[in-house]
Amino acid sequence: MELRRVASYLFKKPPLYSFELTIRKPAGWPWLTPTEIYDKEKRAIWSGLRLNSGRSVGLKASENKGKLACEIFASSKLTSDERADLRQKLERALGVREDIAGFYKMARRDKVLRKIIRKLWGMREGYWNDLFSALCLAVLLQMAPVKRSMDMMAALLKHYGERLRFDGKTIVLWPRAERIAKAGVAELKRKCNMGYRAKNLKKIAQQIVSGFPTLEELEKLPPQAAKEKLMELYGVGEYSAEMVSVHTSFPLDVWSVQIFAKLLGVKIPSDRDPREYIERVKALAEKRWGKYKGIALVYVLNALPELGLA
DNA sequence: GCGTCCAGGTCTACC
DNA sequence: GGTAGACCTGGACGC
Repeated sequence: MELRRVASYLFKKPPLYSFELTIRKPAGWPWLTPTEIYDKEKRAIWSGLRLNSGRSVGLKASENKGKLACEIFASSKLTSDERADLRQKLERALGVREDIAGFYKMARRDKVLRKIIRKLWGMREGYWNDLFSALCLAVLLQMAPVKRSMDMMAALLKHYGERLRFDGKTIVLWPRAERIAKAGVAELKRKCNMGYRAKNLKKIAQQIVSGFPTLEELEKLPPQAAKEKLMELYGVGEYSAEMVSVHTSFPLDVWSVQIFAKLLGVKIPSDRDPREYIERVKALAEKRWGKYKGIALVYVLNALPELGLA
């Protein structure tokens, strides 16, 4: 069924804001779902969101004359609760309330960051909107080369994703937890080549379905409590919990710890496991970038060629 | 062609 | 509480 336009939101473009860099980051990771469609000429993106009510909506976001316009497509009119939820999710996804001025003030004095902020001028983090979607990505990134992670994601969306047709486009959202909770582990493994991750993702889905805080509820908890709550999910360790959390964090894996070790002057001998250095590198990042460490991580990982680390 | 290693983690058994 | 080993799969590499 083709969804129809049911609402629109207009946000004033804040100072120091790049729409394109926020929704299409140079490193290539998707904004909300891997299947979203971007039209560079029209400065518009077709994507989608899942509301806390359980309803999914199509989203066309575009930039025009100093405004950020969001058109919403759904099967029927939104309730007032859904409209309020949506406004919050759009603000979060577009990063319009992020403290970028404070970050730039600090970055101008930082030897590493000052090299890259000009290139990425106005890029915002743009947080997750849906917990299970973020967890799907986190699980599929575990212990696999990037190509394999991408293949697993494509298969998961193809077989279990939620298809939305609107405004002449079709996009696919990450699967609903309910759908994965009901799927068989063998079937998940076979269709998506997920290996041992199939069992983990199904268990996570079952835990979510049986009652788990939303991202908004996790945001209200202290950062450490939110992280511990996420780590109650089977197959979610420290790295995945930090990656998914909406609190400022600095998730390092075996790949990124090597990048930040180089930038922060930590030598990792070739005969040592880089994972052993994660805590040390995290502590250095905390000391150096403090409350801006999360956005610093996003900037660095989107500027590896400029830093000579690609 | 075949065997081995290991990758953008996490859990569990064992000490 | 600390840590080695197992977990899926497939590409890279050595032989």
